[in-house]
Amino acid sequence: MPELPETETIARDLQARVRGASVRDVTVLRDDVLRGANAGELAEHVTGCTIAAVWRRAKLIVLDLEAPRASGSNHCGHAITRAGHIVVQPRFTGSLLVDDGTLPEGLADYLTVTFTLHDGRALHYRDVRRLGTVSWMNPARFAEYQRTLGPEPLDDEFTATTLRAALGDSSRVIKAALMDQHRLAGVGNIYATEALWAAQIDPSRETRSLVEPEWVALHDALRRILTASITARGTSFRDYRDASGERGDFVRQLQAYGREAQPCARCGKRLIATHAVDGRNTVFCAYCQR
DNA sequence: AGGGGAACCCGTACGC
DNA sequence: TGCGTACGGGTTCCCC
Repeated sequence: MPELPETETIARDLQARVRGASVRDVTVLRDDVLRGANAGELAEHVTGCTIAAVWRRAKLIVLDLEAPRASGSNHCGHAITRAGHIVVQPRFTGSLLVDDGTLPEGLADYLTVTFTLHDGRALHYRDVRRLGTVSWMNPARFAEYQRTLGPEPLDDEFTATTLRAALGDSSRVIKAALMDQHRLAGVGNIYATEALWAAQIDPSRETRSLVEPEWVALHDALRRILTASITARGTSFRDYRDASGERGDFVRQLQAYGREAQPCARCGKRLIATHAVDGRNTVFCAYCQR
């Protein structure tokens, strides 16, 4: 389940490996993952374009595409450049894989969209359950979409005050507010669970009940955990794979997520799993998270 | 406006 | 064993 650290890992890999490449061909095997363009329109938009950059926003992988040369001019004589973004949302089982002939076996099935590059390599979007999406957005649409997303927790300007401003007035439980992409970008079930454990905050607390030291602790926990997970190349709990098909290592540093019934590393009491907090699987220590 | 619930999709787990 | 069914999980969209 790619959240911020996993998506960041994929985006950095792709930036290193396919930036500057151009798209020779697009093959759509499963068109139900497409948004914003059908198969023909997608091919029309991206064929011949250069991948100018690959980066992350929230849990999205964004490919900036540019036409290398003006493909025409409008009535004022200005060059018309095709430009836009492929925005990939892997959700649970989606992965973006660079295929240069060394891709691990077993990742060749469940391919949905393949971008063949000018040098013969391929960029695949693979998705077993196909709940993930591949969107085409023109610059205006992408800007509009970005405005609906909350702040990035690893930005330099993201302080405890920013966090409180983003979430603080909500009447929902704190765990649900943390995972609301419109309020805060990039945090899902794994990192919300981990940050609340680290900050010793009960996931079922009403968001607006948090006091200043708790906002500071939660902010510090979020940044520390997200950063450490990026260093470990993310958490591979079930399906997540990076752009080379490899797993991430952060699963070994998880303190709460996936550790139900095991002892709390802080107080030794048994960690509890429940669906009662926000309808999602939540693991926490009922003894030392208050 | 903010929040709840259904829909999307299919491998996996479980019951008969 | 084989079949049928319930479930999960993030986001979007609809509705209250």
